[in-house]
Amino acid sequence: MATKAKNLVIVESPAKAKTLATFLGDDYEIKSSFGHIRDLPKKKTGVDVEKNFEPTYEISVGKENVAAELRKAAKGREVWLASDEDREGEAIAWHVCILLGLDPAKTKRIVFHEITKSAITEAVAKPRTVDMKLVDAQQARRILDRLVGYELSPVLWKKVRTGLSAGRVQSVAVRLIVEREREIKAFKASSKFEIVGQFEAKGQQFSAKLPEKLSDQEGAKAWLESAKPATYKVASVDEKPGSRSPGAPFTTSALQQEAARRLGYSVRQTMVLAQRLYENGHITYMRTDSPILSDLAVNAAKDYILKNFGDKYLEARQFKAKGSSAQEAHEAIRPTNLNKLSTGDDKAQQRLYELIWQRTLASQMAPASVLKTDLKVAISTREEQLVASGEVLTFDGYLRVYGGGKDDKLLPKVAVGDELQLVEMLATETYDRAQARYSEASLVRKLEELGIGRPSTYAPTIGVIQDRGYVEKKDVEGEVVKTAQLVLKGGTITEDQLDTTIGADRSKLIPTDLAGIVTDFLIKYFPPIMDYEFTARVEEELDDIAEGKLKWQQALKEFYDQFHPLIDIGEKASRQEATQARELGKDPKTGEPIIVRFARFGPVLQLGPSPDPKDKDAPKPHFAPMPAGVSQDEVTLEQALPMFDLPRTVGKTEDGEEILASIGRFGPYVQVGKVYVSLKEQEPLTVTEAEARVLIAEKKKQIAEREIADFGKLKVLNGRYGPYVTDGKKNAKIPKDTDPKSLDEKAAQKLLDDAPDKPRRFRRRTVK
DNA sequence: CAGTGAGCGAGCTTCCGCTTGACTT
Repeated sequence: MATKAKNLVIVESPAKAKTLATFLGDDYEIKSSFGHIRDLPKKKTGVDVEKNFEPTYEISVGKENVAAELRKAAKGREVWLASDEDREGEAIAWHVCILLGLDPAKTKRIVFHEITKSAITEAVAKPRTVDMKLVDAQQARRILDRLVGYELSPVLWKKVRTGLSAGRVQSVAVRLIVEREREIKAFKASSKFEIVGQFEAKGQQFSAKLPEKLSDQEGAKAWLESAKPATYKVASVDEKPGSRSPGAPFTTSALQQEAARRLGYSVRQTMVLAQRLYENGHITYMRTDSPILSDLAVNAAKDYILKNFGDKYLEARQFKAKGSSAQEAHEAIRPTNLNKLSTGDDKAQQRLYELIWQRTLASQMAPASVLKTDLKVAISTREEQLVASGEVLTFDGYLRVYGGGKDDKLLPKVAVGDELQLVEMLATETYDRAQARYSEASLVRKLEELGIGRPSTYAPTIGVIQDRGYVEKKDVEGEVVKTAQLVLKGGTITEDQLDTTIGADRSKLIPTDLAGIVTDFLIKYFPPIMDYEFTARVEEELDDIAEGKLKWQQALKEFYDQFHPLIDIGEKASRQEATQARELGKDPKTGEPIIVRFARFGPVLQLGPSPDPKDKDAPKPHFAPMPAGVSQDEVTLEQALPMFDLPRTVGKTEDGEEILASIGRFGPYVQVGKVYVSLKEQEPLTVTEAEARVLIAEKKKQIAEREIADFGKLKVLNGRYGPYVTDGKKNAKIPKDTDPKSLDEKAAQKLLDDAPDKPRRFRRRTVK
């Protein structure tokens, strides 16, 4: 064992500690703080607003061991604080000082942006001390977020539903999604007719279209009629060169977008894979807002490009960070060794690594050159001209490594005045598209653009807004519409009907009714928090604090004096208003009002007024489920009335048992005794006895096949993941080497006892 | 991702930003 090192260097990440150890000698021991080690308490606000916003910090939950280790390692050592050079990193350095009982004004603080021998020796040669102004900016940020989150959320618990949350970042993220969905709903898809001519020249076919679409079918037909006797000539041919440049090296959000687009990874998946690559030393740090490459990396890219592609392909350049909120404590995400073309523990990691490799190398390569051709076609019977455009890649440049370029679109080599043969002329009805819904990755891009959130929080934020029930990631079916197509061919016009799907969407973020209700409530009562510019203004103030132009307590006071009175006002709002209770009309039978409102489990229909809680004898209202696929703000009296007939008696089974149909938490179903079958094709109000009998019989057959053994309370069943034991509450998997049929009750019980108690879910749902 | 089908009465819930962890579905 070597003698105890004289110095202790503390960094944020254990992977960084490992790399650093290879550069610093035996005089230095390197330890990691694993990010923040102290924070405001979890159970209470921990900020004394009366006492100038004095915070109370505690060792973060789960960090007790880290804190103890750091204390032990620091004894009798010179401590060097080497956390990241940004607001959070500076605060970590300060918290470490406090934890270790060191004086922040005297303890050595060093920073480096890249882990190289020279960067490290340079840093060690001239240490500074903790910058308290930067620390104060972090404290202001932390306390503001705490006050907003912990004062706002309880208002939602009282007014809308328990367990909800609101915050500077998540509430704006939800707002973006809610507003986009409303724009899409309000969008009226209108159709127009697009004219496209298919021509032939020099043995090659190409298409040319009319720049202006026609507004209706009559117009389209008249247009084609007028083109019947026409001849076609080349009116002009324009060739001009163009170029396309490579994108910047990856920041976190750019990596998330490209991995989603090219590899189909979720934002979370991308981060997990990148983390592994980072821990194994294959890539630089994956949470960064900077597209800047170190000199080392630029030189490595230059060498690689020269050696493998030649100097025609080289164009070294540096990119600038987008947005003013970038802190640039790290460099761009890049391979640590560009000569390694592929690496990673599995296929998924390899594909992500290769994407990063390609993007990094491409960023230092020459633009691609293209030759664009614009060809105009004159029509003898009309004034307008049809337009065709071609594009041919003349030099691949960076596209050689970072593909995704368009395919060449070739036009025949024709000259002005050349005759063109019409193959056919199409007039096709097309629909305008509404704005695109947000995907995980495009939401991250929007948040980054607004300066809201940080690289380390993008993925978790997307998780939180789903966990809270504000947003669901799903496919949208779209609707099939009939579109018309007119075809002029061989001098005659024919009419076709095509089936076209419009409004379909895959794997997009869709807001729930809850999201709309919470967003409307927050916008009405807490407009500053929901303002897209809010974070930008906060950032400016934090910069002022960091530069010593503003005291952090002063900044917080100004914010809080404006914010806190809003809480008092919001508290006075009625639940009726907050949950957007709405009277749809009166029940024709009883004359009682029918109300839709947002209850504990979502939107619900109510017949009769809510009773006064003090009046114990008041009649209770009737409740009914919402019709499937209808949202709270759309539902009508006509849709609501039949729902009160649920559960409906459909008929009887062959054995005389009653069949019921209704809508539950998981959608429409039919039921006989304890057997439930979800309805997919039919509706609970119209499903027939015969249909229900078939469904029930199928389900019963499935249940019978599912049952391997029945010990009364314990059952051995065949599930989708193989055989398992259940007591109705808890399930236990049966090991592969055990024949499920051979289990007796005792063995089954043992399996169940041995199984872990709570099936730990990665992501918890708020719905209990 | 196994089955599930209620309707504001306990307890508790919540923020954003740093960092990884442990094994279960």
